[in-house]
Amino acid sequence: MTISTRKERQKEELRAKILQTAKELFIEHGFEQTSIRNIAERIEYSPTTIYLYFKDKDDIFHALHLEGFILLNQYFRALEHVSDPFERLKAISKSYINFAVENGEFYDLMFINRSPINSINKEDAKWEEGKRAFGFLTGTITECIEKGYFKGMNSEVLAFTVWSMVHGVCSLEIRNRCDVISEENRQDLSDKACAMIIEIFERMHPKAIQ
Amino acid sequence: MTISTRKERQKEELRAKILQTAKELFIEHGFEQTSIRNIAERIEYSPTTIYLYFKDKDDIFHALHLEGFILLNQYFRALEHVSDPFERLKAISKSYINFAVENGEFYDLMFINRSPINSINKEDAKWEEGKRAFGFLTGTITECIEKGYFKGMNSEVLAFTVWSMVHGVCSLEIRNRCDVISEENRQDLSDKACAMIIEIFERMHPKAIQ
DNA sequence: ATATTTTACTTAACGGTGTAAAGTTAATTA
DNA sequence: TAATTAACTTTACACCGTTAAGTAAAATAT
Repeated sequence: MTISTRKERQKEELRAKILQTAKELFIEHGFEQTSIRNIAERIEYSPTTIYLYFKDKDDIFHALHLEGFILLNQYFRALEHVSDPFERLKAISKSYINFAVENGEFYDLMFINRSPINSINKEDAKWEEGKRAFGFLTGTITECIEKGYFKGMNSEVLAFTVWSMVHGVCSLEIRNRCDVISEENRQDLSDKACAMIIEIFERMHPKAIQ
Repeated sequence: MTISTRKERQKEELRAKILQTAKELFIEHGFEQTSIRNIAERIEYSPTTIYLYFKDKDDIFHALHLEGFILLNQYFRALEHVSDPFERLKAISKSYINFAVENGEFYDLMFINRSPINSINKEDAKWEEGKRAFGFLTGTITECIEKGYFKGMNSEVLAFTVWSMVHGVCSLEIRNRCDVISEENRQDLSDKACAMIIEIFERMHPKAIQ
């Protein structure tokens, strides 16, 4: 019994080590430079050993993808105590962009890169953490609507649109499409866009304008 | 004279053929499946011949990237006659999303894929068409502000934010991140989000609300 | 008219990728 | 003690982008 549990533990440890190494390479050098062979070399196993622990490369990045969503939900959990839904909505927007700025490679993997999505379609993988994050936004917007904000709007479509707004900012930054912006505004562009998005929220309910 | 001009013409023709073939493969099978070797096979030349016409793979996709921007500007040119800037802004948003839906692979190349950007940084390539497209948006927003819309906002930052909004919608769709949305709303999600964005514009200036 | 150079292209090769099949060695079970 | 299983490696396949060296024909120079 103790031997077989030790073996199981060791298997689990190697799996974790592969994932940890993939994560390191990935954060240091990005997705493209993280190859099965690179990972294998760093953990001092042959490349094919990795296939005993993960179905394929997409499977590895799907696991990291999940880690990313768990991390994002940690960012969000800190906002659960914000009782006013409109304030929470603004806080979510800021926090989302912060997450992207602070975890660029993760963000790319979660919302831009195609690799982890291949894996989801393959093996109907649990997408729970992703739904939780989006649910937090949708729920907040539903509460906003109940309080009289965004009158008559569909909460899910609005949630998607709000997500699109912040995702747009993050992905244009991460994928380097901001060269058209003047040098002056390119400095801290994400922050400026974030402030602009919040300003848009505020202007949408007329009574809030002083 | 006639011989050398013919030769020049033939060189130009082969360059165009490479580009045309790359475009076909790229639209049919996407970026990943479009390799130098695939292109070469289809035009019945050796792979290395392509390097006599293009610096590298990024260079080919940078050329297609430019084609994409020319096409986008054609979409936009049709809106130049819309005299009211606020109407034009709404039309630009619709048109931008239409462009993305109708030219998915091009859109991906222009605003998501990293390949063409590598090439821009390498050889400070002319980015004129990209600037023209963004300039059209910025100009329209500047006119809006002059007419009393979006009072007190910075036109360039607002232009970037509007771009982020529509880009967010398009890129989440193209990169398949919309599974979290309920089946009901996932149908024509881009259209719904586009309508929502326009609704947001309208709610931003209080007097327009009936 | 012959020799040289240039042009346009190809062959071969390097170093990299993901991944599958077959082989090996040691531990476990029969 | 023999058969089986587990864990891992070696080898190999089919790709990829790209470079260096080679070739044959055309253009130019002598």
